[in-house]
Amino acid sequence: MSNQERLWTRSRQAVYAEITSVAMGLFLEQGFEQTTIDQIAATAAISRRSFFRYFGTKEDIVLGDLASQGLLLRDTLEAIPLAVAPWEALREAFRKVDGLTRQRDVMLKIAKMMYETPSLRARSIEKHLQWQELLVPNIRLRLGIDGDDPSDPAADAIVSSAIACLDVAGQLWVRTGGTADLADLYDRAVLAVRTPIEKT
Amino acid sequence: MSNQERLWTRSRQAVYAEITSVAMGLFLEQGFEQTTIDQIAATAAISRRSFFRYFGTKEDIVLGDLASQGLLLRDTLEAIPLAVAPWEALREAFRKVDGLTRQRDVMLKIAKMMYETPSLRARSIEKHLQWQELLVPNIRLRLGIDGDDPSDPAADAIVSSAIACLDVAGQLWVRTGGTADLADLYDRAVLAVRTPIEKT
DNA sequence: TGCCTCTCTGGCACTGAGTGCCAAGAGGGC
DNA sequence: GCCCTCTTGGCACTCAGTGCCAGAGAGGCA
Repeated sequence: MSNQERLWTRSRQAVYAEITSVAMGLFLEQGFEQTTIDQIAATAAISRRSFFRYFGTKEDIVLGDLASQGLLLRDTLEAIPLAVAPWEALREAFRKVDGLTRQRDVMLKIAKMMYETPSLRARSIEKHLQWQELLVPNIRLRLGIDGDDPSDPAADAIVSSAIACLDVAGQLWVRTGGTADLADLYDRAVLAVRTPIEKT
Repeated sequence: MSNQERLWTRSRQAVYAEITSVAMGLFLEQGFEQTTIDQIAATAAISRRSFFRYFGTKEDIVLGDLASQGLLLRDTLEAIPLAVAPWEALREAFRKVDGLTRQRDVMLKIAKMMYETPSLRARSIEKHLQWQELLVPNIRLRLGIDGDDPSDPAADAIVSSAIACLDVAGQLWVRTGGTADLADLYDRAVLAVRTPIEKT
């Protein structure tokens, strides 16, 4: 049974990869909104109906990585000793996951597309909210908050702000055409948020 | 001409209000996604086509306020002396705008719907991003950042984090069934984000 | 080899959102 | 009365997304 399953998932993943590859090509070539699902299906040589068996939405093609990145982020964060303070731990986790990214020029194009396409932007933020749910439990531990007190905003606030900083950094990174360093932008964003002295 | 315009806009605003009222009733009664535009149009006694002349999207009915609230927020913020530090100024602006809200029980239902409906959630975050654009210039002034240096993430980071805190507070406010105090939740969220001592 | 079953696939038809186009109507100015 | 303008409704269309069903292919079993 496990052997079968491996075969199934393997071919299934192959189709995933094929669709993603084909669709990304079309997106970068002619724009996200200008590309229809029929077009993707035709180019990938599958039926329109089958497309929807692999991706629920056109946006999911672009943002599929974000979901898995979230899981990776959580695992990375949970591997960091609890003695490390929340912001430090988050910073470290972000850096490690970001370090895995290859081909920054392609990434830049995709990021640019994401920031410029409203529906993609919205969905990407939704994914970031899912990150929040994944990361909050660990931050609660670091803060020493008792299990299920839902009225304490601390952990949510920290994670949410950290992701907001990441988003701001990403935005600026795109705006500068990939010139600036993403990690550096993130650090400066966090610094600005957390510095007590605000005005001379 | 100005008299005409007033009449036009007045009747136009009347239709806006009518559609909004009717639609909100349907949303709260049978759910957002379960309500179709045809239904809204029929109930409001206008044609489907005319509906789209007033609202670009079904979501815009619910989130129409957020756009105007953003403008109000900007004006409120700009009325606060520049000597006031960013976080303090934002806090004050949020409180003033929030104070105008009537009927917290209705607000709670709407907020609940917004957090539970994915498409609404996504759009509401988009609106919050627009707030960001509105508020950042003023925060830049408070930080003393020179006009058009786009590579400084400070102002964006602060505004983005503040809105994130507001969002977290709102989320918890809904989760507690409106029991907790929104302003208090916000303060605690900001405190958690900005406190240097993170772990005992 | 033939049969059974399970899954993947494609095709069809449908709903619902959103848009472009055009003709008809309401209201004000002359 | 007529003209101009803005609004309205209706029609037809594209595109996203879903439900349903029939057929193809692969593996298990006698």
